[in-house]
Amino acid sequence: MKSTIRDVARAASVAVSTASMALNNKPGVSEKTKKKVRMVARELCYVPNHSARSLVTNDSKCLGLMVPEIVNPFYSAIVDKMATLAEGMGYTLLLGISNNKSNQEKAFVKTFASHRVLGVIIVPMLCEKPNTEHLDILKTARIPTIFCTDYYDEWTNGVKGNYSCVMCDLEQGEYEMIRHLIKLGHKEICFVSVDMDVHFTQLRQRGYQRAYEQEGLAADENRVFFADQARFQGGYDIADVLLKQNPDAIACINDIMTIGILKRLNERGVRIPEDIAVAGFDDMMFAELAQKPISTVRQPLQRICERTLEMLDKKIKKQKGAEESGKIILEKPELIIRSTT
Amino acid sequence: MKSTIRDVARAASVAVSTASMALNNKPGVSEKTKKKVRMVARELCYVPNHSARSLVTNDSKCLGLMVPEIVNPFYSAIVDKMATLAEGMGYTLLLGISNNKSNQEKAFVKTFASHRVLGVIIVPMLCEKPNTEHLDILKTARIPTIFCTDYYDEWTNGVKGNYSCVMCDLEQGEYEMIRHLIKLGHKEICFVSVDMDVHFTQLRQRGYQRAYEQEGLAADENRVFFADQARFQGGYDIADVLLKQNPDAIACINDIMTIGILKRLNERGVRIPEDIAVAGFDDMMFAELAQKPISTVRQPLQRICERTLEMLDKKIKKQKGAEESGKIILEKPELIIRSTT
DNA sequence: CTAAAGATTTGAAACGTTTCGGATAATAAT
DNA sequence: ATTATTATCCGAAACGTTTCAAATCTTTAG
Repeated sequence: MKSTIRDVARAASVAVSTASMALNNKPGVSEKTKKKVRMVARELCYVPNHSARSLVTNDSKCLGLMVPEIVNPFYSAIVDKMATLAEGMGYTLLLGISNNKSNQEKAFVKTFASHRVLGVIIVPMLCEKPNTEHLDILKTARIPTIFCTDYYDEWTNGVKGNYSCVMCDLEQGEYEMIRHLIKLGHKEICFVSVDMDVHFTQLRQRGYQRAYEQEGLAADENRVFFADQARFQGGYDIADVLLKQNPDAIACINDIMTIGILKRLNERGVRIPEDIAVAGFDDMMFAELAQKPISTVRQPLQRICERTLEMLDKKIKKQKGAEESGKIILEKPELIIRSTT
Repeated sequence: MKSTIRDVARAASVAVSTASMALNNKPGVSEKTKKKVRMVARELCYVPNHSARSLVTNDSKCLGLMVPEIVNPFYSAIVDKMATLAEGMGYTLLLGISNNKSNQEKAFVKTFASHRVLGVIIVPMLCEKPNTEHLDILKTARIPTIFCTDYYDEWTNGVKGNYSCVMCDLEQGEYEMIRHLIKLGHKEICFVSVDMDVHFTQLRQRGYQRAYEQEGLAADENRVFFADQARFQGGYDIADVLLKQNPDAIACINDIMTIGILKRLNERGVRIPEDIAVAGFDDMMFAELAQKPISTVRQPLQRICERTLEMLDKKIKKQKGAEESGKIILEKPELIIRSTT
C-alpha cells in the first residue's frame, strides 16, 4: 500500500542503499541518479518511515514538552514559541499536557521515553508537594532535561538530581513593580498571593519584601493576603477583604486574579488608579485588552524559550558527562506600565 | 546504554519472544515467567522502543492534530479536549501548529505521514483561498482525515475529495442570537463580520439574514459591516462606524472583536444594553470575565471533539472501502445570555 | 508406562531504514 | 593497453520489536 524505499529503488532500478543515499542527499552518488531517484520518489509519493529511520540511526529528532495546562494563555504562549523554535532546529515536538496531575505527567514522560525523545523540557505545574517519579524515569533513561519557567525548590539542593532551569527573575520583577509603586508615592501596598506554598509565589513575595526593606521599613505582614485560588474568582473574592485595610495600592501575583480584583473594585466604586493603584504580573494578552489596561510585569517568554532550547540542544549535542549541574538561568523581567498605576 | 528487550530476556533467562509476550500480557506464557520478566524489566528500567514496535506492528498509535494557532483560546480549548480524549482512547497526539501558513501545514502533514499516524484531524485555518496540497498528501497516503470546527467550502463539492467534518451549526447559532435580539424588541441590528471571504463567516451571516427573513423583512445590506481584522483592534476600530448607523443592537462575529467594540462604545459613553445591546460569538473564557459579561453563542466544543475522534476512530478501525463520503455533522450551538443584551 | 493433548517456550523472519566494506565502472596515469 | 585511482553503486548487516510455526516440556488419558 504505502510505498517503501524498496519500491523507490526498484522503480529507479537502483539498489536500496543508493536510493537511501540519494534521498538523503549524501555524497557518493551521481547527480544523475540522485535526480532520477528523487523523481521516482515523488511519483510514488514516497514518505520515509520515521520509525525505521529512528530505529537505525538512534535519532528520533523528537523533543518532549511537558506543560501543566494548555488553555491557560501563559502556557499556550510557551507551547507556541517552543513549537516554532523547535521546528526551526529540526526537532519535532511531542506535547504532554498533564492537567496538573502527577500521574499524567508520569504517563507522558513514559511516552516520551518510549519515543526515544532526545530531550525533554518540563514546565512544572503549581503544586505544593510535587511528585517526582517522572524525573526518576528521565534520569535512569539518561534523557537530557531542562526546566523552563520554574523549578521545584527541593531540586536546587541537589536532592533529586541536577537539573538546569531557565526562568524569569520573578523576585526581581515583583521588586521592581513595588519600587515603582513606592516611587509613585504609595505607602500602604497590599500584596495578594495565593494560599498555596508554591515556589514561584514565594519568589514574588520575596521581591515585595525586598522592595520594602530597601526603604528601611519592614514589610507589614498584615498586608499580604492569600486568595483561595489563583483564578479570577479568587481575586474577585478577596477584593472586599483588601478594602478593609484601606490600601493605596495592590500588587497581585498574576493578571487573571488582578482582573477579578479590578472587577470587584469597580463594583465598589473605587477609582483606579486615583483611589487605589493596581498591578498585575505576567502580562497576559487580556492585561492589555482589559477595560482599563493593567500595569504588569512581563516575563520574557521568547528569550526564556530560546535559551531553554539552546541549552537543551547543547546537552543533546555533546552529551559528554560534563552535565552542567543545576544551573539556574534568570532572565530579566520587564515592567509594563499602563493605566492602573 | 538503554536496555532492550534482549537485555530483559537475557536477565530473565528466557527467549526474546517470551519476554515480549510476557510484557504485553499475551496468553500462552505462564504466570510465573510473566511475573519474573516484569520484575526484571522494572529493575532494568526497560522502556519499549516505540519505533521498533510501530515498525513491525504497523500501528503507531499516533494521531495528528493540525491547528492554525495555539495562543488563540478557541484552538487551545480544542487541543486540550482532543488531548485528553485521545489519551483515553490510547492514542498519542502529534500536534501541528501551522500559524496560518499553508507551507507549515504541509510540512506538519509530512511529519505526520512520516510518523505513520493512524489518522489526522484538521482544524482548518481562516483563509480565503486555502491551499490544499497537504490534503493531497493525506489522500495518497490513505490516511483517514476529519475536519473539525469548519471545512473549506470547495471540498463539499467533492472537488478535492470526500472528507467528513464535525462542527457547530454556526448559521443556526447566529440565527438564534438574532432572533433573541429581535424578540427583545430590537429592530436595527448591525452585523459585524470581517473583511475576508471565509466560510465560517458566511455561515454566520446567513443565520443573520435568515432571522430577518423569517420576520418578513429583508436584512438591510447597509447594516452589515466588515472589520479589517477579526481581532480586538478590528472591533475597536469599527465601533465608530457602527455608531453612525444608530443601531439598537450589534451582533458580532466573535467575542474578541466584541470586546473591542464594547471598549470603544464604553469610551463613547453608550450604555450597554440600554442604548445598544451587543452580542458576541464563541463564548471564550473572557466573555464571562469581561467588565460586563457578554451574551454570546457557545460552540459545543466538547461534543464536537468527542464526535470527531469517534468518527476518526471508526474510520481507522474498519478502514473498509466504505469511506463515508463528505458527511457534515452539525452540533447544536447554545445561546448564552448574560449582561450585554 | 506410553501416547496423545495441551501448555509453554523458542528461533527465525519480518518491518523499513541507514551504514559501510567491498564490488564494479569510469577515468587518469603510465 | 595496462594499471592505478577515483567515482559509483551494491549487498548485507543492524536497529528493537512482534509474530508464528516449530520444538520442547507437562499433564492427562488410556
